[in-house]
Amino acid sequence: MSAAKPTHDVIAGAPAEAAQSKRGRLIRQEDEIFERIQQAILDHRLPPGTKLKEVPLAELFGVTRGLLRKVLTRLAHARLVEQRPNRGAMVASPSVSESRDLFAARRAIEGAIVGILGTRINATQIKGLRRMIEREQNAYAKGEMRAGLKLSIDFHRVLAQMAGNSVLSGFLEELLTRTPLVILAYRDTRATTTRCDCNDHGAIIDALETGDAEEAARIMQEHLEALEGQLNLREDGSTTDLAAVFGS
Amino acid sequence: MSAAKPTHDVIAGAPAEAAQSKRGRLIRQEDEIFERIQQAILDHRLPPGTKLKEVPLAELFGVTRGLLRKVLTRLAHARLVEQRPNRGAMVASPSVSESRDLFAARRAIEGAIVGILGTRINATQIKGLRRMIEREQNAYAKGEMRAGLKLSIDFHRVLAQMAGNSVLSGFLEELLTRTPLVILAYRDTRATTTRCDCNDHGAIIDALETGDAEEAARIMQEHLEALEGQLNLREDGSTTDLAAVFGS
DNA sequence: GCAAAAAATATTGTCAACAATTTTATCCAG
DNA sequence: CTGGATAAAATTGTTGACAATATTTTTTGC
Repeated sequence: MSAAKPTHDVIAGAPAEAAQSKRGRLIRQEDEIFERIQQAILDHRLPPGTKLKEVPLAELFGVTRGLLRKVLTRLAHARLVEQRPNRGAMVASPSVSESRDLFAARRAIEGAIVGILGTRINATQIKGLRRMIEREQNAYAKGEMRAGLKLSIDFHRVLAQMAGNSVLSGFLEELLTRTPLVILAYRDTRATTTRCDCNDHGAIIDALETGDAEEAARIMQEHLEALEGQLNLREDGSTTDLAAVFGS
Repeated sequence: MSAAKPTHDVIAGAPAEAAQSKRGRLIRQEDEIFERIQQAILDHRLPPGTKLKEVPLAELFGVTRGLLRKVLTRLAHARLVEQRPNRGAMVASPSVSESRDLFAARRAIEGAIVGILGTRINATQIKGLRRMIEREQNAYAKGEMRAGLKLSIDFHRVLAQMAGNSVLSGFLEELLTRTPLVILAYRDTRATTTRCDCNDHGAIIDALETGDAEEAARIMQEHLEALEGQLNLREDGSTTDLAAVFGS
């Protein structure tokens, strides 16, 4: 069974609670399923291309097919899932150009976020961010990759929230969730790890502390370029040269 | 009837074609309804707060309630519509802080777009943009406000497409559609018109033509600040001081 | 045995009836 | 009249049965 239905094992965690009141809690249930699938993607547990069948997933979460269907539609709108008519939903597989665009968009948005923060961040916030980086480094040092990854993403997310622009942080939230799909699809097989450089995070805070927003934005953009550089985004799948793949 | 069901008259245009093939065209039908409502918002025909009842709208478009419901959900995800449980959908009413964030996000994203364009725009594209500006000016000169407005939005949209970043242009698409809602909600009652300054558009192209991406981005940001400045975004509805409103 | 056709199965898409909730209208006491 | 309870209507939310399509398996002709 474990081998036959891998998707079931992958999207693990506590079972979705049955609705208590007859209505009203149900939208929370919908949100919970959405977030659990989203979290599975963030945790690199759901690779691109994974088929998401309605009946098995609905049974797994203990909801009707109609509700699950709604969740899939929402995930599709967030571009975490691709829905093709009559052929169901699968975890999105970003193309090379999409992936490049995604990183360029992150540079633009996170650059702006850091620029905003340069003028409004306070000592308490800086202290909190430093604590986060410390925990992140500890996690990686202890080999707890999943925890480190989560903290690393949280660093970017918290920066956005501190900037106080709900529109930009909403956009970034989407991009942060899509990033793992890009990494899984295009990670360089030779590289041991594909993740944020903690030192960059520290350097960004250093720049923010001195009030140098320009410098902080510059480091953030270089930081994202470094992450993108760890990937193999050279050629698109559609243009793969089969002759080259099989020698001669 | 016209007075009793204003929403029906507002979302006008050709009736939705009945599906020809049994399936497949149906998703196009869904898209068509989505776009018609979106267009109505872009044209300032659907003001914030307008109630969108499912049965009347479904009949208007000649589709089932279930299909229309799906469209409303999609519109809600694009933040053009607000859905509250058991209370239906209405055209979104952006708050003051949301509106400010929206403009700040536009400055960040369109600044980045123009920055990208500075390095890759060609003579043909510049020629096309100049033609657009000319038509825009003509429309406003002739008093054809709706046509001018459309061309003005198209200018920003086309710039984004020329930059060739699908993620950024997708985000901007959402922001462009939400902008009319902000304008309708917060336009200064004393102002005669609330719209883009065509001259700014021309100045942006001038800067792009000389290859000065920095300057073009600066003008774009000032351009958006000027548009935001035409609005009355001083206080939030939730903090409206009733005592001040009624004198003493 | 193999490829194409056909049947069987599995999966997604749609709809109409029903349930739950909110909104509006009615009624009645004070 | 007014305010509040009650009933009626309108509106949204859900579900399960069925239709349409895609996928897999079996059959058939060579």
